[in-house]
Amino acid sequence: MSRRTRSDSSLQGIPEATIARLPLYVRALYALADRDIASVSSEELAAAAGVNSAKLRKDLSHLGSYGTRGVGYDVDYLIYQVSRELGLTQDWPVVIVGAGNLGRALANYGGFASRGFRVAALLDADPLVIGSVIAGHRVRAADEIERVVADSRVMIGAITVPAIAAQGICDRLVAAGVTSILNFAPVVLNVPDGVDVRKVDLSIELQILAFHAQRRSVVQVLHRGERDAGVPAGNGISGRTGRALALNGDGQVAAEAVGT
Amino acid sequence: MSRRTRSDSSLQGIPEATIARLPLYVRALYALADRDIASVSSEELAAAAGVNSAKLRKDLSHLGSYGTRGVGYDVDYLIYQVSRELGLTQDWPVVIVGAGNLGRALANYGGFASRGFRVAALLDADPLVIGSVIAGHRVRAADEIERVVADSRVMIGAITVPAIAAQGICDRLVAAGVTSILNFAPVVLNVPDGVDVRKVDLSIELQILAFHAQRRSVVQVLHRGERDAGVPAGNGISGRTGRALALNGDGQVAAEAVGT
DNA sequence: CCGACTTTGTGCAAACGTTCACAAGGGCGT
DNA sequence: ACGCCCTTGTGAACGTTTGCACAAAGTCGG
Repeated sequence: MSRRTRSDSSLQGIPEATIARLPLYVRALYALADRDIASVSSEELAAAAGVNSAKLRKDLSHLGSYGTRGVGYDVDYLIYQVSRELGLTQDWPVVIVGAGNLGRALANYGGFASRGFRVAALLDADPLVIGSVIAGHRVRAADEIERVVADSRVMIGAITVPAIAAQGICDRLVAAGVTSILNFAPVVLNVPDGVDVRKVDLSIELQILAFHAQRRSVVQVLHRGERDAGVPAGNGISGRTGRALALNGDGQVAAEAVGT
Repeated sequence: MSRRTRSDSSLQGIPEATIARLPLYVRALYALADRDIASVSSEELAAAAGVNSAKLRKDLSHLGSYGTRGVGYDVDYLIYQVSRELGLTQDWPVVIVGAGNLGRALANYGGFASRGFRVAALLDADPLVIGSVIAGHRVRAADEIERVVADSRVMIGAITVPAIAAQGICDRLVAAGVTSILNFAPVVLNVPDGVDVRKVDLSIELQILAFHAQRRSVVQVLHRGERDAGVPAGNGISGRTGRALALNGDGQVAAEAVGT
């Protein structure tokens, strides 16, 4: 036993999938707390977070035994425990590089300040933008990256610059000592070991949506086709899938023709 | 065999994980095409996309056999095949509800128009914003959701309104016939079966980063602690983890004291 | 104080995803 | 035409994640 007070499981090995869901639980818990709900069952909390209750219980069990059998979880207590596990009980200064639309959105983002994150500085390379005030922050020159990181003990950087500039900014952030990077630019960043990069990509999410939407159309059309004995209908669901049909009716052969 | 011209694998069952990576490959392929590279090996493409080459090959194998052994993949041909699979060869009108910072960022997003997505309309509820022009679109009233969806055959909606308003907008989009929703608001949306929701959450990504950053700090501090024979050092790495230490040195007991 | 009821925490099996390692297959030099 | 060499496509092993189903453990009414 010795000095291992921490719940054993938490130091080594909370599954990545679990970690990705913890923020969901924190948010759902805060919503409950706002409604003055003091206690919640795994079933209710799971519903509020949009997951399955067995998964929720298993996730929480990785942090420790914070529930009471027959009763549920104490909302405030669980908020504290999950927040602590995520590191939200401490203060995280973040530097945002790129004061374009996304950088501004981020600086103005409400969930930002409310969970321990604080905008240490908002930087940009454009002389026209430098000096203007956005979300209460005077935009500073991108040249000041190193100074800002050092002065404010920044450990997290958000990159919201155009794709072409992202790797350069990333290199400077890393050189200045930033070890966690949130990348909004649509490029794959190269970083040394020990630096953690997560990316948020609007375009990728849209493309995934498009895939499923297309698949729904195709399936509908195929069902219709089977019923109609194999002749692809010229007009699927109210005309929306016109081009999809042209491509998917015999995609393979069309592809061969185009590609080779 | 009959009428199953499509590559067998593609109609039912491309793994979700594969689909999530296809946009990455498309992007990397376009970057290669821009540099006039006509052919690429799985090793090179994997490096460009930031994945392992075996994974890339397996992913592509789900779409069909589009490579040439001993040579690699034809860049243009592969772009076409992957794009078609994702549904990017057709036109996707998107309605953006919420013309705040995020909505504007989205409307201005370059990767938006370039991959078959088109802003059908940009809506907002604020009378001060309605009528202004953003990214070439005159902002229209949020009341017009139904009309816009019907007139432009919109199948994808992006929700960039405050959390409190998101569910209402979502309901109206769904009622109007939208079946794919990209949600930027930090809430869990309730939708009927058959509607596909994806969420992008800046705050969640930050929290995951914070978790890993904290874990790095804690590990460092613990190593230091072991070396120093068990007494938690008052100051971990250059003072940055002051509060983390207070919490993690004996987190369990501190938690009990606070929580109950 | 006890027994019925509720809900947590978890062993287990199935589904899913990743990685290795190599056979199959195609180009290219001779 | 042949054989070498290179790279794809994939079977098989491994690891991770999910979900079921239930024992363990607590509350609460009588």
